[in-house]
Amino acid sequence: MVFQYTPTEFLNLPPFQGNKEIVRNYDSFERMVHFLELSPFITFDTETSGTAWYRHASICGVSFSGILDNAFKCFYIPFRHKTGETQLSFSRCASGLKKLLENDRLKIAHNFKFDEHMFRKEGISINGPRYDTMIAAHIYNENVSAALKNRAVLDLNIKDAQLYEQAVDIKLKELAKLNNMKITEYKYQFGYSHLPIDLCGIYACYDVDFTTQLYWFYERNHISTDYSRVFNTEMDLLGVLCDMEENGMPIDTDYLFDLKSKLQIVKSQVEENLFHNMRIRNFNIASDDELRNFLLNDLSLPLTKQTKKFQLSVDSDVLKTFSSYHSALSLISKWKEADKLANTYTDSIVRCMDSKNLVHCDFQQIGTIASRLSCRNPNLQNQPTDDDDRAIEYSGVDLEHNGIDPWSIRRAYIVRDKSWPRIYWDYSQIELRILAYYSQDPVMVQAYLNGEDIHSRTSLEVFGNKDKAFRRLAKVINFGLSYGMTEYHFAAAANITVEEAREFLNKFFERYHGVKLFRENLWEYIRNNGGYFTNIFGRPRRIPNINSYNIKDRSRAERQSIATHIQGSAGELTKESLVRIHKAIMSEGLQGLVFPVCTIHDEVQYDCCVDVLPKFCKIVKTVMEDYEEFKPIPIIVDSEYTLTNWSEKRGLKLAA
DNA sequence: GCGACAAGCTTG
DNA sequence: GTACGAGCTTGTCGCT
Repeated sequence: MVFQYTPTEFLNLPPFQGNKEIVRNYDSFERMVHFLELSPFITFDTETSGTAWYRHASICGVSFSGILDNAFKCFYIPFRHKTGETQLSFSRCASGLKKLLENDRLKIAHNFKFDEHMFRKEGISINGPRYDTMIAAHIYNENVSAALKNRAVLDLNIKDAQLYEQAVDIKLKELAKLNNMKITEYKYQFGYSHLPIDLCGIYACYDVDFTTQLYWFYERNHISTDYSRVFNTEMDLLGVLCDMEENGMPIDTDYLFDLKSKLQIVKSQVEENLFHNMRIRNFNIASDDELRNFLLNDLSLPLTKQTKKFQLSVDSDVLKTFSSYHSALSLISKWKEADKLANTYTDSIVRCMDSKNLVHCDFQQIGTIASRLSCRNPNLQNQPTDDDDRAIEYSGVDLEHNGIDPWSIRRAYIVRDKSWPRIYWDYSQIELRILAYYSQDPVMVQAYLNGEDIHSRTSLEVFGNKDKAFRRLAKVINFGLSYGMTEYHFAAAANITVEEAREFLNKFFERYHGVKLFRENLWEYIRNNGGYFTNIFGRPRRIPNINSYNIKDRSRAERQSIATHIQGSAGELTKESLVRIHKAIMSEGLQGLVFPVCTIHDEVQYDCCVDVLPKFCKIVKTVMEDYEEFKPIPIIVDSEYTLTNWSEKRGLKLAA
């Protein structure tokens, strides 16, 4: 490894203020511990050798800040910089670090969950109330990035807050180049561990400085009190997600590798068919440019659908539309389907694993503007569902009758142990129930009180008929309600004219007048309230475009407000339930017998020791359904389980 | 060779 | 004028 470091790099940066110190020996470390021990809060940040805490990445240094006698100080302790510089031993400092982090005082961090993972890896737990300034930033304004330096500029008005980060970035690019690595690869492998201590130390000190100042700023703006319900849920959820990510999801790697080669063979066969048997000119099917060229020039298809940038679209919808024109089109569809699965859902999942075949996703509490969770590395929230048509073609029966999808991805998501079933609880039609609550529409409320099939009821109300075809249309409308549906989309989805669509929707809003009023009243309220509103949990959302003079922008803002209100409430419900379940696990003594493993918007997944299964199931169902605030609408969860894998989950019935 | 963007696909 | 919210992948294009 090659290193280069010239102190002159700092010449153009702001001076290293007197309240910041790089801790270079054990005496200084003890003085720091003594100072921070008496601070009413402790702000911390870890610098690491990468972000993959579940693999090689570990702490190379820690920064702290706190106050004593009105003095605000920041410290950086270097432990494992691979620069040859003298530094402190982590194990020798561990008891001092524990003294600071395991006490009951307030802990503050920006992106708390990451640092908590890093400390847990070192055997240090973090106690006391948590305050994550990144989450507070998102509550303060969900429409701009919550990155630390970005908020130091925007919210604290520190104009040069980005300078040290820029200096670090320049250094990292230099180091990557010296080591002949791409910057992304370098950052993954080494993180900040090769940064000279002076540079990393001043950078890290400013990070805890900004973080503490953001804490003061958001508290001056009453974030944790004005939004106490969502704020407290988020702070509790942070620890639950930490557990969930640490537990990880076991993967059947052999299955995925087999599936990948099976899909590659299918792709080769399709290519052979197209370019050899059918004598079609060879082209790259994955290139939309080349595919468009083929459809237009070789097959002379009259393409009309356009992309956002006014190109002719060649998506799966177009291929399906023209499939009767030429037999090549269905083959191309099949190739694209196999290609998608092979590239996105087989070995790319395996690449995210640790040494024990577990994937540890990153659940993002600030990943969405509507306050749902997002998930990445890998994203477990968009794993393909098994396909009925493929199941019938392969096994002769559909999925409901235990047919098998030969290209199933979910089959790879296996249980941890045969005596530890995985349980899935999902809220039944939660968004429509929430709409029924907000609108108090009498027809909808009554349908839920009666336990009716809501799509059939809509079908009957709008079309005067609840046969299969009409129920399907009703379902399109019902789902569309959560998105602020347009008549154009309904027309396209139902394959009817825009006039017919408008007529049906008018009929719908006539029958469900409460829903119509709810939408209009919500828009009017937001308009008169400067684009700001909150949902039943007190979650804020700002949509300034609701007052735009541009009809397109305003209509979009109206759709967004409906969607945020409904989806956001459902998301909040699931998050609050995750916290409630965690608290119940603690109070019922189920620690170690139950593990959270995943959550997908309106669903939670736990691994549960079979011995405590009935008890745990009863607890979960009770706490998930116990939301009095939605009265009279009943909140219902469905339970499923598997003893093998995700693909084979089945309805769960327990004796009363 | 890299970053940014567009398109397309997968979920709830 | 063909919905709401996400994440991931490939191809393309312009820049260094």
